[in-house]
Amino acid sequence: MENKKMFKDRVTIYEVAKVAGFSLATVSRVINNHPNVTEKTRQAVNDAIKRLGYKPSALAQGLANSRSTNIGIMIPSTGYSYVSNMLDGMIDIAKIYGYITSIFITKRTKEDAAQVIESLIKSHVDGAVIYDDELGTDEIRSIQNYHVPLIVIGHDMSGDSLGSIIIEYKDPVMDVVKEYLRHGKNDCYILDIVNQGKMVEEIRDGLLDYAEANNNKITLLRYNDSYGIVYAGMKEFFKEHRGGYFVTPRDSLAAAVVNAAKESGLRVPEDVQVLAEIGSKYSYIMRPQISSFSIDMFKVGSIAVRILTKLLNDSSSIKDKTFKIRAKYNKRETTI
Amino acid sequence: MENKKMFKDRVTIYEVAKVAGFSLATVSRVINNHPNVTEKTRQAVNDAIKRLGYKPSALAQGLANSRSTNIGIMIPSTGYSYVSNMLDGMIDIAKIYGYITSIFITKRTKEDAAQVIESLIKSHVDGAVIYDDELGTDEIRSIQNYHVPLIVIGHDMSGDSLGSIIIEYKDPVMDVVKEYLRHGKNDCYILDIVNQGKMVEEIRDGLLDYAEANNNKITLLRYNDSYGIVYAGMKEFFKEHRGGYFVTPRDSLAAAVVNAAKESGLRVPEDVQVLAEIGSKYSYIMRPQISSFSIDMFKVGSIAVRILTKLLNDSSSIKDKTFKIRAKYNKRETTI
DNA sequence: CTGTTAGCGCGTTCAT
DNA sequence: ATGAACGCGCTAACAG
Repeated sequence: MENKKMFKDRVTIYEVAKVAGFSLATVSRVINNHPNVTEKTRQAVNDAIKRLGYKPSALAQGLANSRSTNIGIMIPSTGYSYVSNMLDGMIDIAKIYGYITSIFITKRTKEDAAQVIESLIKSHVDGAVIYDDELGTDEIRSIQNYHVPLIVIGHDMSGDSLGSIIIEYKDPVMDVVKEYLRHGKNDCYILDIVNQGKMVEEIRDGLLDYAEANNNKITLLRYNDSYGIVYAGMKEFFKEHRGGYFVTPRDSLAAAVVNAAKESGLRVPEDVQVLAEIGSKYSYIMRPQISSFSIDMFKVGSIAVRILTKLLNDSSSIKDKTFKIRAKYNKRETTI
Repeated sequence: MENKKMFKDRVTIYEVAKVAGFSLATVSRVINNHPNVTEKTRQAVNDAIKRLGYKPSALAQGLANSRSTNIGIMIPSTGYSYVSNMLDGMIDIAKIYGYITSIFITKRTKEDAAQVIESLIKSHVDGAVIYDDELGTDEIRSIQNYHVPLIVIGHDMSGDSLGSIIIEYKDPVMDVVKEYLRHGKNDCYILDIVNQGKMVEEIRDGLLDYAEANNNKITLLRYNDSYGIVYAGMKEFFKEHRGGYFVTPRDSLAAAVVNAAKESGLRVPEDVQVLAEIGSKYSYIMRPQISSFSIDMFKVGSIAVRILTKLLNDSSSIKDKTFKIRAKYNKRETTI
């Protein structure tokens, strides 16, 4: 009948004070390692704390000093390994600096973005890092209205308490493809996978523009984002077309092309060449190994959070709130 | 000089009340959709809220109702896709139920575990789900002392506000290996990778026991957890040994064995057979495709959170706080 | 239907 | 060195 208050039993600073025989102010002092506390009383208080199993409430602490020691992380919901690598890097560093990380997943719709931002603000994070291809700069600015220091990954933005990490992917990829195209080739195919985000789309558009300007022909192959679908589609494709130069967003999709090609009696890379924009473990585990680009996303994540913590503390002494990192090309066995 | 208070400008419920011309109690009512508010005043208040861009502070709300609408997620730091799949599942469902998710990463040491539990408690989460092979039941009980409802994944525990998800992996794997062993085979090798967690170790020990009891011989091959290391090691291994039945923890490691075997002039599965305990995308992308076991970890994650939210609300009307899920065997091309 | 008031748990002056 | 009192932003009785 009275099971409503049954859980109301968090040990508070008051009880510690009572047990220790001091006022809560003193307890607060020892918790926060303030000076002006006798070693003796410090002992007594620590004793009581241990005995009661007292843990200060981050909620109350946060309310009292307007700092939640919480940072928000906004990322899209995708099982891609590069995203989770980045996430790992962020959480790792955040932990080192004493921050809890709250994750905010964004679907790829505007309505959802608004809702996520809403809960980001409400959650009272001290700062946030955003990796979301789909988010517009206006949305990001809107977060800034609430004075939440931000690190944006992938957008080239800057501002008062706004840092950014720029990932140079487009140029390296385009360079390699252009090199192929330059000999007047017309058998270049881009796997135009739905919902891969702005970065991949920009590469596609850049390549298309280049081809038009240089009288090359590039064909788009539209598929949903699934190994199985691409694999089946390419098997079909290779019944008609017996070669080509294929550019795919990620290497697992490149693997689909490679497998389909080989099982259609084609040789890789002699007949069909395959280039993956975003490489991961698949690239070197597959046979033949896949030529691809890569970036240490764990590092990107950790740098993002490191800059953010600087913004949160000595926001003045920051040399550079912007960091650039360039994709590295790993030529392997699927291209000549 | 006065840049200390520069950020003290969060719009509060007081200002909304003032602007709207009502008391803060009324504002609170419309925020929480309480009845007993004239449609007219509700409009006025909502107006003010919109105009000021007011977002209630989850911190203050949490403090006031002793509910943070935050759930903690404890997972080990590994880039394994099955962990991040599970994480995705958890975050997804949490979001649907209106919970923010705070991630707590555990290294594989006891000291770290204590520290993580510490910050879990401090962070004032309403509940938590734990997936950590390394954590002992005593540690988990210690969390319960703070009345934090818990879902444990992988341990078979139960208690007042403690649910669990049991992953049946050991038996299915052992069944398959035993089937191989039964014909008196003595060329079975287990890749004994460091730090794979209790589950994998239990399978190893179970197999070892079985072999001893049945006069089979099983050889342990100890490697660090890296595709490259295992690949190199197996290349060396196959110079001496020209066959065998290999059991690996994960399929990317199985791929290492397969690659090494084939590049040593051995046939898979005729000469060397490979079985991966934990399968992922690699299993069907690789050629030959890898025989492995799998579990829908996204589902595991979502079920975990779903049960947790039930625990948090109508903790009485719960049919079952335990859920079992069994690994499925996918026989593919690396075993006969 | 709306306003007043007392906490939620803790940090922080300001006295002592 | 220590304590009293107020404030952080909001919710929940209790009045009116």
